Amino acid sequence: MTGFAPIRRTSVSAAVFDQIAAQILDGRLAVGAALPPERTLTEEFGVNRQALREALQRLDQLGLVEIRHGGATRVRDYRRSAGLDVLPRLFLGADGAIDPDVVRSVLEMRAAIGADAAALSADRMPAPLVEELQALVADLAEIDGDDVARLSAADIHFWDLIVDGSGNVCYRLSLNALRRAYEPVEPIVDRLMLDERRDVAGHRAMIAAIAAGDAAGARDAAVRLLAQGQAAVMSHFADGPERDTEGRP
Amino acid sequence: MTGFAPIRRTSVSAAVFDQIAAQILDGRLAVGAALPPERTLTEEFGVNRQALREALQRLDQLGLVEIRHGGATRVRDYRRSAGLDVLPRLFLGADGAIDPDVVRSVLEMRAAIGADAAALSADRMPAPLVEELQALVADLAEIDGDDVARLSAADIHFWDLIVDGSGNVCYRLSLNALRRAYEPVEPIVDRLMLDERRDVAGHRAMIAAIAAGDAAGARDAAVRLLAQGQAAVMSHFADGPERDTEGRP
DNA sequence: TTGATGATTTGGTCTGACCACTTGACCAAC
DNA sequence: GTTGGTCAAGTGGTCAGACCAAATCATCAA
Repeated sequence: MTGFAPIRRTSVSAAVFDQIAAQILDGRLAVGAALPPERTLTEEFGVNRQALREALQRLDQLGLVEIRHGGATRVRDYRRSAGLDVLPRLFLGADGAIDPDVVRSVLEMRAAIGADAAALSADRMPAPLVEELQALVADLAEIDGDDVARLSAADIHFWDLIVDGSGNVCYRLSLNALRRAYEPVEPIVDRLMLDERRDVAGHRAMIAAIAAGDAAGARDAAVRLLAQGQAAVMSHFADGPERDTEGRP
Repeated sequence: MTGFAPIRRTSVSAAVFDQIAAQILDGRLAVGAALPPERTLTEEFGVNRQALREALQRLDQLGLVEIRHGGATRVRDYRRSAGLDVLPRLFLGADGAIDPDVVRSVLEMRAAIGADAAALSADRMPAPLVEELQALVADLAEIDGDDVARLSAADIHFWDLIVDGSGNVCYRLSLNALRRAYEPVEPIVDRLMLDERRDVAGHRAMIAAIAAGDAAGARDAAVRLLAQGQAAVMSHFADGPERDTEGRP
């Protein structure tokens, strides 16, 4: 905790990608519109065609544009063609403010998947994972209630075990995507989630139900646990947009 | 309906992408392993470096490899780094058989998200969408029960409206990803889902609850509706792997 | 042991050329 | 008027070879 942050190296093609993606996601580039030819974009950005093409390939991979050999590259409707991977770029609107609707969406999905994963874990989680889970919560009780970093790490570990134990690869991949979506607002969220993460009793209840093979009980416990952070974060973002991503005031 | 299918043109970079992705997803390339240098891969594949790099960029975008300037390109643990976008490539294992675990996972997630989206729609869906939904189900009753294509189209439209009405962008994007996952097994699934899709009463019950603002009722109706296809598909894949992706036997 | 140095390896960018596909205008045959 | 053929222009796809920039590692000095 030195207060330093990793240097952000940004390659040329990544910079091009960012600019085009931003224009598509905030609507400056309309759906169906044709991008200028590659050779023209090359001049506009002042980059090489190879770097430009790498950016376009990534945009295509993400579902933001459609590249057609011989035809124009067109903007797709990301709401119909993109996957969860675009989420991190949806948090911040054109004005740099955090979009509360996106925050709410992420929290709702977190709750839905977390609850179902907990229920499935009650049926399927192998014994070794259950033991690891119990050990983890024993450690959780020892963590200083203000140690944001350790609580965050424990939380990540906890849900990794739950999702792995559910045996559902979709939930596993969704969790990855949702976590990457958090990143832009991580400092705020880590603070707001404190109460949920240090709720030892809530975690214990969930594990007990899972260990007992009680799917309904595990689901209820998960719902209660996840509702805490959801309420805390939503009450924070409901009032108005948020720009601060730094430490406490 | 002439029975013809579009010609599948495949670019060089896409072919390279497919080969590497397949090796990573079925474990032939171990997690953490370093890929050969680009110039070496260039020779192995017999392609140009630009084409190769475009493929690597897409793999990086997907979370399958990590590219580091100056260092080696390494295989990442897709179960921790990838999003739902890899799903279509997970259906088929190395031997070409469909993985029942992946099928089950997709169906479970479909049920979880579908149910929650229905519940949210009961609270949030704007009136025009509700009307469109009612009109859609009226049409559904007119469709020939054996018209697979029209029933499939109606089903897509139906859930598009539900998810749009839920106002949850995560669900919207997840639905896109899940649908793309279906594609490799679409012919089979379309047949197995017939009973669910032509269950007019089930659809009506769900819409009625949504129109009445009854979130719990909408959730229950959605659960019942989605359980039908889930049961049908799982009973088909539970017995053994499936290779046939063509028409009925 | 520690830290600095420099050669080597590897990914990143650039230039310019040519290939392959799509599009649209135009024309010929029916 | 419709159909199909032809051609030129526009656009994405691939190729070749060169050089730049970051990471790595062996080496050596303090």
